Amino acid sequence: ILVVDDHPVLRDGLVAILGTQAGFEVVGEAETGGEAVLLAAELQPDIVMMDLEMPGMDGVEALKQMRDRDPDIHVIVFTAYDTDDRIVAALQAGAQGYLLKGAPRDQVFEAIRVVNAGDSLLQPVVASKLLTRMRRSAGDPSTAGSVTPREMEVIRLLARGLQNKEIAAELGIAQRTAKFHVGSILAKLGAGNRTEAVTIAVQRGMIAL
Amino acid sequence: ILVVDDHPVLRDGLVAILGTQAGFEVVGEAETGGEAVLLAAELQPDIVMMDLEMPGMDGVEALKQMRDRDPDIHVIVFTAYDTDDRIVAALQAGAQGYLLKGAPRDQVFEAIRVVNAGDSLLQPVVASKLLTRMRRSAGDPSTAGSVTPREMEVIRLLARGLQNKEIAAELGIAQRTAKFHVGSILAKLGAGNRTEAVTIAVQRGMIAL
DNA sequence: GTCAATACTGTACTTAAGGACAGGTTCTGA
DNA sequence: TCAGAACCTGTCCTTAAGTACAGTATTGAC
Repeated sequence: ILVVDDHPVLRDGLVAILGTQAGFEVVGEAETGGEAVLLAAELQPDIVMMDLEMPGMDGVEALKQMRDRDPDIHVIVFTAYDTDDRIVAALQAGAQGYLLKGAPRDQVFEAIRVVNAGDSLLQPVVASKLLTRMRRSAGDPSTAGSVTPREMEVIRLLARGLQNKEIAAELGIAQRTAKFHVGSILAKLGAGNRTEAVTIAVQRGMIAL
Repeated sequence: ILVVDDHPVLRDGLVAILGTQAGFEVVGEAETGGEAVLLAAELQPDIVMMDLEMPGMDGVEALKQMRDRDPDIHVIVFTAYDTDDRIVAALQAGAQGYLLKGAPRDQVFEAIRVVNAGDSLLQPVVASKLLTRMRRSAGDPSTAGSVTPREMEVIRLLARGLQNKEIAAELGIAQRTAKFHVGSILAKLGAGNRTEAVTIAVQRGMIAL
């Protein structure tokens, strides 16, 4: 097992509880996504337990790179956040398990055994969130979330409270164009106004505050 | 030492690393604020290591109650978040230490020793945030952040993207009054518009999304 | 009992926001 | 090469937002 988390204490916690279980062995620890990718290639662990929030390379990105090199690697995401979009992103990137940090020890052990056997395990909370999400996106295609890079830039400026004129100045475009981008964002996110758009973007993990 | 955190794995991590140090002994663990208050009264620990984010009673509230019963208790906040307002709230409630979960083991040990000796220890990152905050609030009194209960309600509605008319309907007041509250909020938070106000409120930990 | 803070309401005005309608370019993948 | 996507721009219009000025009611602290 390879343990990846930027919190030393949490890494110790995992190492400590995993050590108590027969058949489990922690072969390495990493505290950034980049380090995790390198160590995974080097150590060839059966299981990677990884946080999503890390400085430097994002957990999802690290996950993708690991699976590019070794499509058979088993990764369990172990994070504090349970927003729909993080879950979807992690699972699409190829995670076999998704555990919240509040999970009791037994669920952690169980997840590792299940995933090692080639199956997937999601915590009940996570699974239900996922279902809700799927139902929602099935009914409403606009929830797809395919915002363009330019729109992402605008969303960030929106979050800073800039008005169209200021956004235009910031991006070097006409005020009308800024307005156009904002309009597209509102439509794609299903928001009624810019304030709601920012709220939704944050909830979906598109931007951080 | 009493360890308080709603994440079992993190508790194990703390217990594991604290056990390696001579002179440290974990006498109890709690996973909610309420439990922590009871255990603190019962066990009379020298040090309480506590997370702020917990289901049920909030960490800051638990901290206050502990110090109401025993003003000499030493509490170190051990959390993942480092927003200015959380730090200020925790320290005002009487925390002697503020560590981020990303802190290396040695800093954890150091913090416990320092706090047990009656001094205070803030991580450098935390200390600098605090100074920034103090400088800012010294220069600009409007940054005080004393929003009234009614204003908090309005902020929450603002975050949901409601417009003044809708806020008025929701609260059963005139549209003009809703507008008035929004104006007060903008002034107090130093925001230029409602969108920025929501961003600031989230950053200061006043509301969660 | 007075003062201060909170909450509420109104009129009036200026500017921003958002939608409707109509069009342009540039680049990439089929 | 052609279609589609992303990006850009314009005019016109309606409604919302934000600000200024002005005032009332209620409550709790001193």
